[in-house]
Amino acid sequence: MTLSALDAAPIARRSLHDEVVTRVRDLIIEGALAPGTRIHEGQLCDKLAISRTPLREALKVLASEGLIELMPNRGAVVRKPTPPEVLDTLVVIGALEALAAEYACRNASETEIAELRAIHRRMLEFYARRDRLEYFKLNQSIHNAIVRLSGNRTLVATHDTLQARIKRVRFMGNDRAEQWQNSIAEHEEMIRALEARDPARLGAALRLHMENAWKRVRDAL
Amino acid sequence: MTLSALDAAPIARRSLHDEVVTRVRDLIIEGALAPGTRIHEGQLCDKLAISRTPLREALKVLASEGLIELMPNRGAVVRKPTPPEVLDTLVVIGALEALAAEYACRNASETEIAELRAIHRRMLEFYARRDRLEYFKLNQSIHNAIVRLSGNRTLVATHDTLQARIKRVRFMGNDRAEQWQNSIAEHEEMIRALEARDPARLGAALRLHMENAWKRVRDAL
DNA sequence: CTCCTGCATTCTGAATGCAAAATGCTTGAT
DNA sequence: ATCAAGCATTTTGCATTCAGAATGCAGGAG
Repeated sequence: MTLSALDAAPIARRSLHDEVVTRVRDLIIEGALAPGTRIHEGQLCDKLAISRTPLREALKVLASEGLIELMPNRGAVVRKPTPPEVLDTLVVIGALEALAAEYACRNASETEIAELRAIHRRMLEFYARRDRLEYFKLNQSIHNAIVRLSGNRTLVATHDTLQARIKRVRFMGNDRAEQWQNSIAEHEEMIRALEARDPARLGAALRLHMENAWKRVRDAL
Repeated sequence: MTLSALDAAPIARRSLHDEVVTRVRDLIIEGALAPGTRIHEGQLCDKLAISRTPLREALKVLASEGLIELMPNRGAVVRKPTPPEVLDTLVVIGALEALAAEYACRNASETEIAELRAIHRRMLEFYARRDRLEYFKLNQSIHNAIVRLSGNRTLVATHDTLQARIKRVRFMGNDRAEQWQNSIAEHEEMIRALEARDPARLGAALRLHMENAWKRVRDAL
């Protein structure tokens, strides 16, 4: 057996700071580190069992992602998006998803669209059970899936970054029952538009969904 | 004299890593650090007269901006965007500028629009003198100005990041005379559309401009 | 009693040190 | 002569250390 024959995947070696970035990012998105929380380097280092160097590297990255704010000589604070900032971000996300919609309608395979419909159905189940967290996750994953169907990696990355910034706020805002129901109706329309491969209709649905997302979130701020 | 009376501006204290980020970013965008260049930490530290810690922090940030690539245990390399990546980025930038156009047409004051027209005129002067670098800078600043007129800070930041990634490539691509001329015609149309406050027309002009930017750049890759 | 000043403590920013990984060179075997 | 293995050097990754800034507290003046 030749060596070139076996296709051994390269051993994934994640550097510490990279691991820390994702870990802390998740802590922020999940809300374990709430907005406004002061991040003590020493404490976090102890919890993660690492030295300050990789943590500080990670904090710089998270700051450039807009998740935390660095105050010179005074440490880092988990960023709490202001209402206009949330609106601005939603507007951009809406435009990005509308762009993705055009490409998705063109590029997506029937299988991929079917998978989206499947996610939607699973989401409805969680809605029936009033499982807000799982519902929310699937909700987000539908939007992500549409963006991924565009096949545009830059678009995906940009969308992910922006979404991360306001994920928490959106989750908090989605707590009233009728809002929840409206959101589902909008999703239904999105899927239909995609199944019809009608980019204008899908784009419109996505933009409307974003506008309504703002209305739903606004009050919670 | 009371203390509250004098309005002393707070002393701007930039941390070292922050300074380094902008410095190295500029080096990359200006081309002093060409794509593919291996970044030796030691050498760069000597040049900037700093220790490795702030430089390494800066490199992490630049990697998250997509300007360099970190290879675990093997250092950093200035990223050279692949052709599909450039196209993807241009597509997203086009969508963002089209979005900005809508808001700019609504929000921009007459003064601001006049300033844009002034930049355009200055750009034409550099064109007449065949000063490619200064022409290019003003060209970019028109796009930036339109995006800023949207009043959407998230949009501005996102646009800036994406633009930085392909600035160099775009500059390199804009070297043939007829391309140059076409680009100017498209800019003329953009300004007219803004003066007419016609978002659809401006958006279309921007998208067309991006499509053509791709055609102009494509051959240079 | 209140408020300001000065000092001790704590925390951040940056430099240095150390271990592990990668690179390059030399040497030796075929 | 060619190629590979082993060693020396370089470079990266992370921990530790040191210096400077901010915070909090105590003591003293008004």
